[in-house]
Amino acid sequence: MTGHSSPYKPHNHEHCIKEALNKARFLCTDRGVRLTPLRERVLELVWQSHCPVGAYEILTELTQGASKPAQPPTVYRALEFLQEQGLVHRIASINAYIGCSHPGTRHNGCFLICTQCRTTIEIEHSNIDQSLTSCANDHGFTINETSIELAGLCTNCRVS
Amino acid sequence: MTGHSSPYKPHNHEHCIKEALNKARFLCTDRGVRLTPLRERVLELVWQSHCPVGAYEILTELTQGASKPAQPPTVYRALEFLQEQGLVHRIASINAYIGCSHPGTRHNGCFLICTQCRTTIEIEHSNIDQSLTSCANDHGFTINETSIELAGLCTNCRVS
DNA sequence: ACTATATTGTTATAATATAACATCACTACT
DNA sequence: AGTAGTGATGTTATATTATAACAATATAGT
Repeated sequence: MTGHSSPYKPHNHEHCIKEALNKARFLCTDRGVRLTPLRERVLELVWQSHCPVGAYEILTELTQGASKPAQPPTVYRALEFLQEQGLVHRIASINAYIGCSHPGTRHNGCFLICTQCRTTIEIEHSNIDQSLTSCANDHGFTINETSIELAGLCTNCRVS
Repeated sequence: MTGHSSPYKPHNHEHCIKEALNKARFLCTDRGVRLTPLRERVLELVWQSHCPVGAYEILTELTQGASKPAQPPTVYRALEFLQEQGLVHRIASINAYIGCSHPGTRHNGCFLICTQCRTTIEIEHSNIDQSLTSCANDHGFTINETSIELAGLCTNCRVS
């Protein structure tokens, strides 16, 4: 029941969050790593929307309702874990983090970032990957990690 | 006389620098923008090698031999100008800057960043661009800027 | 020469991220 | 159950990257 509705259309976002958390729990159990309450909470906060969020935004939200303010390492460590598990991606061009929309396989993603509404989607890119690998090979280069971030206007924000 | 020898092979790097500066002077004159001594100096420092350099490295080098230490805005403003003119690219994934290897046309580049020796080359990517544009179009997305950064091992550093 | 604009200098601070060590919690072993 | 070892989190401090805001200077066009 993976109802992948488009982030660009109105949808029951609670469902996105729940699905992301469920997948995360399953994957972590499967891998024998610990999705602690803190890590799960951070993942939930990352999934609050389909827009990348900054580490310090997460920090602020984490602090809401807590007796003491959370500290940066708390968030960064959780994000590091989530990235290692392929549950969250970092968007380097805007120093922000976004939930992975198809976790389960380790990958780096290719992101379409709307500069107006900030909605960001992760797209499949087998042919992009092929082009990249082939170009890299032409230069004797072996790719380990990719950062592919495309900024522009999403289908809602571009004036037709 | 554009002798584009590979950054991976031994080469007369002074020539790279000179060529970059000459092209920059030409382009700026042509466009009626001012490549001031400061901006030229920063461009020269960026071109010290084929590795991306951090803004604060440039700052340090700029300070060498100066009576007073240069300040961050000095460097960032010069870099901003150089980026606007397509003479320098920012590598977001490592917060660093590199000279554009084929200035003259505005573009965003596609970078192969060696994680071992840090040598970074900018590759042509018409087919990558095509793949990206096509993928983006499938989602109704209009690309304005791209950030394509591939980390891995260059031909010299990969063990064969 | 005079004015408008662009550039650079200067001071301060914002925003992002990590180092280092202390404490706590869980796991596995006996 | 007790305990050592590891992993996770708390805490304090600081590093790194980048920009805001305003002052001073230089340049170009009239």
